Amino acid sequence: MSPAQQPCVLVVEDESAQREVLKYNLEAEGFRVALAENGDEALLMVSEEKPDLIVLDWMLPNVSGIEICRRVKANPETRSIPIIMLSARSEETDRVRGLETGADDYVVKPYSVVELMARLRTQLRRTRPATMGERLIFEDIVLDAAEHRVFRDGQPLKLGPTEFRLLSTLMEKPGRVWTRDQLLDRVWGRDIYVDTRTIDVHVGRLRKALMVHGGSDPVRTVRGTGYSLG
Amino acid sequence: MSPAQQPCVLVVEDESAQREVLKYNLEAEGFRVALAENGDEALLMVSEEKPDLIVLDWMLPNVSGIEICRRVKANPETRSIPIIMLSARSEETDRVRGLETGADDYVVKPYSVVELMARLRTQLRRTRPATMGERLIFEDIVLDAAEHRVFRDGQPLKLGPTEFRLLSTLMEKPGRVWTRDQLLDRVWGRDIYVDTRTIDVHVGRLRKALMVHGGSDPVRTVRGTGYSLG
DNA sequence: AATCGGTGTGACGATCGTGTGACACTTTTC
DNA sequence: GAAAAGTGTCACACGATCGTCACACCGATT
Repeated sequence: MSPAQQPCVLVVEDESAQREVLKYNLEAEGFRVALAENGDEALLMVSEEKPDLIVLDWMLPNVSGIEICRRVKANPETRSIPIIMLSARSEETDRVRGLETGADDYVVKPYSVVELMARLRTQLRRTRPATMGERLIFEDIVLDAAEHRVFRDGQPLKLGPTEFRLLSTLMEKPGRVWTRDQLLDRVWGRDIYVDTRTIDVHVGRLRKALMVHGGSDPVRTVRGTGYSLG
Repeated sequence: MSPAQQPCVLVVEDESAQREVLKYNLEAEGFRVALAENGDEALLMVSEEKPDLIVLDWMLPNVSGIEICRRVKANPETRSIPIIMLSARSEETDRVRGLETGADDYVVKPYSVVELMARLRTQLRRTRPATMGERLIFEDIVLDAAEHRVFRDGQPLKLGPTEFRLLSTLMEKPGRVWTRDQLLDRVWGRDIYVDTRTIDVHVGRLRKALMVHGGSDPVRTVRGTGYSLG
């Protein structure tokens, strides 16, 4: 979880408008964003995506924000993930309770986006001293997220949008095996229904694009499961 | 109306009510505002946001305002940023001490908003045209923000206001890909609703304007995402 | 009133990207 | 070995996206 190159922020918020605002701003700041709209989804995403930071709404249907916070902090594997609580309440008691359950910071709605980003960076800096690199590197492949560019051995490559997102996901955690379902989530989107075979085609296209100037195939097929880089 | 070249003011204040007041007034005056509520955040924001001016509260938890002032003025890279100190104390000794540490001006609380804004503008006028080089350069394109003019290969170009802001945004970070939403924010303004397709038209006009005297197209279309320079 | 520069919008054609099915091929299972 | 399951690759048709044009609108200027 630490060798990840691009910071991933999990936003847990039940109100869709709020979610979109956060997503937009976070992406504009160069973060990768995962969304969850209730407690169950949140816990699932935490174990699946291993985000670098969680922005957590206090009020949630079913499992409350506090409960999620407690569980994340109770699990040794996720304990170190910083949590920023969002709350409409400004009562001091709530703030204390929020921090008591293990939240690392506490922001009151309506919040200033600038302020939230600053606190977010502060938390990330605590756990991720490495530069928030928009640049992913695997062997001789360099992917610049901000510039939407990919080089191999110094030579620029031409990728379509989907191929770019696919490579971007694979490079995020080199060596990690991604199932087809996970790739569908990441590259295509949660609610899009597409045949999983489509992935194979795009992996093929990505491979071809990566090897136009020669070089070996960096994509590994894991039979029965999915794909990984290296 | 949030133009690209808006001056950015960093407000360092630990009391949230005061922060909001300043933020509100500064934004109403057309400034971009960054907030920090303690010394550490402040120093972080200074290096990250490179504000054009700092409004600094005297009393801060942990690192005091004076200390921040001293550090900003000690760093050659940030030395030229004007600092306006806010303080509840009116003692002459404090004023002297404040100015001694390098603050450019000193305002006593409770202050008049009008007065503060006036002093702020004075400071900005003093440093802006000189220091902050409002001259953006990309390859053979030169954009002079102060003169509101654009040259390519030494020849002056005729751009409309929107095209100018668009180019100005693109030149701010050459190579970076701007999504249409981001461009709408920077060039048109957060609350204005215009069709995203409108951007395409203006990009087209900008391209034509940039190529009237020949030369290649410096604007890169990133399909599915947006545009970038180079 | 008339003109003019600047702007937003709809329409249209052209291009690019994408999903799917079919088929060959490889690997596993029986 | 044969069957089954998983994967690589190809061509094609559909849809999304983009560049461009013409036109209407609006405010400023004369």
